[in-house]
Amino acid sequence: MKTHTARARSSASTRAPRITQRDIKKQETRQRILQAAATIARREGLQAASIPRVMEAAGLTVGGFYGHFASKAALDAEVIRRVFGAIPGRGLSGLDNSSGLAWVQRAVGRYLTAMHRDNPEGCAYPTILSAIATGPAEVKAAFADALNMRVKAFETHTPALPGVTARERALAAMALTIGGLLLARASAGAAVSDEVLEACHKWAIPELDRMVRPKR
Amino acid sequence: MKTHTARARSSASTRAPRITQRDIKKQETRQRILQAAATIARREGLQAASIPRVMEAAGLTVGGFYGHFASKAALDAEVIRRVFGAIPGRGLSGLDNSSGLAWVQRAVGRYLTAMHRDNPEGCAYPTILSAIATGPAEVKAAFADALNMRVKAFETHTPALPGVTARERALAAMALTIGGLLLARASAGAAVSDEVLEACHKWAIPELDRMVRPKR
DNA sequence: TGTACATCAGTGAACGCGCGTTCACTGATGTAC
DNA sequence: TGTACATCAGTGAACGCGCGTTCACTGATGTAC
Repeated sequence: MKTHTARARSSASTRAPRITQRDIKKQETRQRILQAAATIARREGLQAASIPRVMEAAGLTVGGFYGHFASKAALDAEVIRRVFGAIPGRGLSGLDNSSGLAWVQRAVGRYLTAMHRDNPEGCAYPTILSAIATGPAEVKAAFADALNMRVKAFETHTPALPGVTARERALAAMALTIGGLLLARASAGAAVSDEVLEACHKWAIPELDRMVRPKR
Repeated sequence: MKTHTARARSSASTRAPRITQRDIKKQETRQRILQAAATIARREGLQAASIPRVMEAAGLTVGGFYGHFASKAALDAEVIRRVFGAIPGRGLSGLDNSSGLAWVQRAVGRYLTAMHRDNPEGCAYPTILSAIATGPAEVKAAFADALNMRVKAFETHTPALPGVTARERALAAMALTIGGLLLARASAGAAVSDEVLEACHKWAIPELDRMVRPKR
């Protein structure tokens, strides 16, 4: 798939096509486009990452886009894999040494803050999710893959509870934090916005009968 | 505000302007436009409710729009008030006679189903929330009002738990169900999609150590 | 009640804009001898 | 190594489309006498 542009030139017999300097440069350009698209999508949503804007941000002109991607939907699917997939994002990094409960507390605590609410670059889930949900199957499948990987990473740190497996808890915690942040962002400026963050934080950690959190 | 189009014509002294047959008809038309916009927004999102599409759905032509609304943003704000505000939606209706825990079980159970996931007309929160979160302050304020009313309605039916008030639980339950449905919709078609619904259902109701739900 | 004029809700064409996509091109890189 | 031709990554203008918004208009409704 990756090398289908460099067809069999067969200089000697039927060997694999050589990887040329041009191929390397093209891959780099492709990565630059993807990076630009991911940055814009993370900040402003998938549909804000239009082809003209993305190509300009990557230092290129529009026409070159279709040398790298078959369509806008193909770019979207790749962006989702890049934004949500692979290694857990900064929200989960640096927490890996904690034990179960403390890990969940820190992950949720970092996520559900007013600062995080007011800084859309923090986490892309709330921003992009609706676009995925109403998008084509190609994009949904890419998201399901990425979600699975993310849940597995979350799951290994999450303690189970009576009648609830670690995986179930991880899934619920993701839904709770994403839904909470989304509600808080959509109602930003009103008192209820802060209330949502606080309530979700509590509900995510039933092990604590009463929360004691630093203000702000 | 509502009558500023019918200016002081002062037929006799300085009495309030008469309400004419035209005024009534205009209000009806305005409601028709709002209704059409709400229906499209609920199904496909706020930005799918474009002025040409809305006006056509209302049986009118584009030009007439600005006789009723100052701008697209003004329409959006009103649509949000209509969709989210006022009386609790069908998701909460018909459940009012239940006692606390049973009510939550039924509300959550109805919400987090595969059928609901696959039918976007059911609840507009997941579809529209991102657009609100990235939209102008006018729209966010309208949403905060509507959210407050919805939470208050939810709250009166929701039982508290040790260390968690009914209001906190209501807020968390909304975040959990909305986030869960959104994740499920975005990953529809994959196994993880059904898992999310199941896990959120469990997590919303900690009173039950083990869930017993009918399949499908 | 009947007529003459004023209002204004809704029409329909037009605007400038950004979108996704196409395409003839150019010039640096790669290949053959 | 040096020259002549082939490839193809990226350019830049153009397309058709739907968007939000504007505006001159028309004809039914409302007002004045």
